[in-house]
Amino acid sequence: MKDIDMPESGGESGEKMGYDCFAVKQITDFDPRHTFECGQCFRWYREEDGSYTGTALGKIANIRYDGREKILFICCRSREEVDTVWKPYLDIGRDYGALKKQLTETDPVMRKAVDFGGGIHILKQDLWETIVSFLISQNNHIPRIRGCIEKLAELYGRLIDEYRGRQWYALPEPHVLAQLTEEDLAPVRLGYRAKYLLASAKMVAEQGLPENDEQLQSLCGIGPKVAGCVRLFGMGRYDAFPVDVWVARVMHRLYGLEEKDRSGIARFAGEHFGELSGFAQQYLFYYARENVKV
DNA sequence: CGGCAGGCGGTTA
DNA sequence: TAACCGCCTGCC
Repeated sequence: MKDIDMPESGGESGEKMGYDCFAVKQITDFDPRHTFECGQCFRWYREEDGSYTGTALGKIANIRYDGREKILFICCRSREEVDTVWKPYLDIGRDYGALKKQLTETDPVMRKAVDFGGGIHILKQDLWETIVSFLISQNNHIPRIRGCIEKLAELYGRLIDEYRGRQWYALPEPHVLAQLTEEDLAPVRLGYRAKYLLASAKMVAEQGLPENDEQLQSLCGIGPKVAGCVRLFGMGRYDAFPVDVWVARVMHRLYGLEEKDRSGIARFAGEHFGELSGFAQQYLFYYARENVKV
């Protein structure tokens, strides 16, 4: 039985299942804004009511959180989809309160970062989607990354469904991309990344998905930073600490580390944050991004 | 116009 | 292995 029942308007003929909103109760330490805008994903869009609509894992949802009532509202196909897709994707099962306590107890810098972005959850994303997304993200701006990903999905991805007046497409599978040419990708405006994407898609189509850092970095266009993001967001490797310009900047300003020495920063993180490095990275990144003058 | 952005690959020493 | 440089593109 649904806790909340809000059938979408325009219920069609009834041959297809509609979208309903489902309540997930007793949720704390979560904020969709923090989670969807901390830089880990590119396909979620803020609505006027503060909810987020987006797609992942071949599904579509609208997600809203009522902090006063501690209720998470997920609009999607079914209650089963909430349980099997969205709760795992949103990492609902993890005790973020305990994790934040551990990170902040003896670290005033983390205290400030967590006070700012304490509603971040690290999404359990699809491995191939994270590879494509972060390969495209290199040396690029967020709005353009989002545009490239949407265009790529729209042109070569499978139509998932129509939801709230919009057609949503999945990112193309490796074997689909592997058959394309740079010319095919020209409308996506990937620039020099198109070559990287095609080469990596071919490699994955032939050899299967990478399973560790070495295999990741053997793909064309994937170096230490992108591999770190893929391990963290797509492989559940929470000890990863990808160092980009923002993280390097904040680690310099707040921990006094040498900004140019990215491997040194990563090493410090491993010693300082240990198995929680990935969570620390997200709190710090979001804090740095949203407070440019930290 | 040059500078630059959520890096990487390739070339040098 | 560290230091450079060029790179598509779009925005400032």
